[in-house]
Amino acid sequence: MEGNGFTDCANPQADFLKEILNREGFRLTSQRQKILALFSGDPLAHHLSAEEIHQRLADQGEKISISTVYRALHVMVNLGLLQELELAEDRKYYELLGPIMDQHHHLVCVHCGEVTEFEDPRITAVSDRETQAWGFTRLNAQFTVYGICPHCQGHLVAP
Amino acid sequence: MEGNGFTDCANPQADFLKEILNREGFRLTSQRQKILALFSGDPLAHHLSAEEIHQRLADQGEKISISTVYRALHVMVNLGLLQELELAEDRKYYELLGPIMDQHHHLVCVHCGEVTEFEDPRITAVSDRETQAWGFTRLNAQFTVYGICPHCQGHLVAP
DNA sequence: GTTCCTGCAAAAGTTTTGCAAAAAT
DNA sequence: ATTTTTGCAAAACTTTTGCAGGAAC
Repeated sequence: MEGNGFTDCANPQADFLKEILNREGFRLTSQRQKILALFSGDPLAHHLSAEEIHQRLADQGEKISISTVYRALHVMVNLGLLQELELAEDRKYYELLGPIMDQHHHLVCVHCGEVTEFEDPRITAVSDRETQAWGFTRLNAQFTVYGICPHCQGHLVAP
Repeated sequence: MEGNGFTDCANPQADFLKEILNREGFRLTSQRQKILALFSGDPLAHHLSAEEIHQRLADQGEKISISTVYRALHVMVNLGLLQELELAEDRKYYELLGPIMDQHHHLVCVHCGEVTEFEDPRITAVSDRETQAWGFTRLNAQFTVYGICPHCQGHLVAP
């Protein structure tokens, strides 16, 4: 395969990823970089499914097999770089998770699928309280509210 | 098929279910009764997947096809009798949802899968606030906290 | 009698896996 | 040089669907 110019050029994001991967015995590959770049590159790409990732990469000419996408997502979830979301549909979605990124939650329109993010310190307070009350070690929490967005309310007519 | 003795005997639970189903043009069948009875009968059966329902019914000699289980679950979710949960694994889980049952949330041990329920009025307060803030019609909300239960913490050893 | 429901088997959709070749350490 | 990773195709799994016979209204 011809050089992809990724692993050799000085790239702070790549160095960061490489360090995290190597620390746990994983390796930095161009595929893993490209997948992570999708999340950090496009502010509109907050929530992506495996298939969407595969499609977007294909659209920009990167031919990565779908199994590699799944395997990369698992690795990044285990490393704490991504979080797995169950937003509604059958498939799983992933989003960037970082020490930088505040914990946030989701408001989903069940009609058009639009996803809005929000934060509220009470959610963290409740998860802390419950995990402590039951003696759990807390890992993470997901809060998803389902409803119908203002735009879709206008389009729904009573039968 | 021989009589199953279900639809004919006076049965308050069946009458209740029949009324709810008929109101929307659905019919009371012995399969739907048996599935709902699983949830209300066994206090330990709070969270069941389609496959678990199918298996439990098979264990007690009731041969219901898996497609019927899925179709019945969809009907009951649409009628507001059951709620669909995304607890962690690949499959979906279902639990009784009633005007009686308070809104509650889940604390899941990612190691052994144990599910604990809890309530907190702050969760409802936050969902109300966010749906109103964004102009959404609120349908429902799911809050799931993941962690490691006290029992499993003792069994985990550092590698 | 009409309409809805069930069971079966087949299909669809997402996710996982075995294995040889390729890439990263 | 060693160990991990990729791509491919096939498999596994959950969930859905078409259709003919059966059950509920």
